[in-house]
Amino acid sequence: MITSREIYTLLSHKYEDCGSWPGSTYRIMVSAILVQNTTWTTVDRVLHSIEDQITPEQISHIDRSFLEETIRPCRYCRRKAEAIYQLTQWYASYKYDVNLVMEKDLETLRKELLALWGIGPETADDILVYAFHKPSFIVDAYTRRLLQRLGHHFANDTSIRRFLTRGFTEDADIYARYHGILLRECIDHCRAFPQCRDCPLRSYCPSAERFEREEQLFSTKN
DNA sequence: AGCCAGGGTCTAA
DNA sequence: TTAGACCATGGC
Repeated sequence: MITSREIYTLLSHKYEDCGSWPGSTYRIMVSAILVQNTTWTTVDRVLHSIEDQITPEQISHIDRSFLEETIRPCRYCRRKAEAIYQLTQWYASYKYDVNLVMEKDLETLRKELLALWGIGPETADDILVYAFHKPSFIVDAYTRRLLQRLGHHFANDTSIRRFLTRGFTEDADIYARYHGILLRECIDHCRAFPQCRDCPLRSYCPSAERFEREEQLFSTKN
């Protein structure tokens, strides 16, 4: 069975420039909400249309229905607008100061973020890692799918996190990069994964029959 | 045309 | 505690 180290090394060699999330701290926070179950191109287009208004000061005073209409293409506009307001209020309790947030420990921050309505585990971890450089490993649908395709089975995301972080030091930049290359690999190759010629993980994939069985297993339980 | 995006919340059992 | 409905849009 391939180890996490091997996965990282093989993919890291292929993708040099993954693991960064451009934009201001606050823009990253807002994007993390907007991208829920949505494509990145849509999020980018929407944010670009209100580029100069993406500051916590402006968003907290912006008209709610205007915000909803603006982010409508990102789906779930009412929910996401509410989540953005909540997150902005939370940030206000730190005076919109990145350093004040970063002074706090990871577990405390994660609990605070999860307590906000509309922010779940993945969004919280996105924000922790990419906005505040806290080492909280992100597990998303792509991560689960990739491991599934490699023939690994886990009961829950905590187990996945344990497996992937084994052998790594707790480092936000490494976690960000690891998540970035997994994402990239999945977007580029996931659909044709076992057959893909230039996939570095190709030799670790289970046989075609086994793959199809697991693919069905995965789709039935989402 | 129909499928599906980097989720999260709420409810029923 | 968990499965499943629901939210709710546009690109391909």
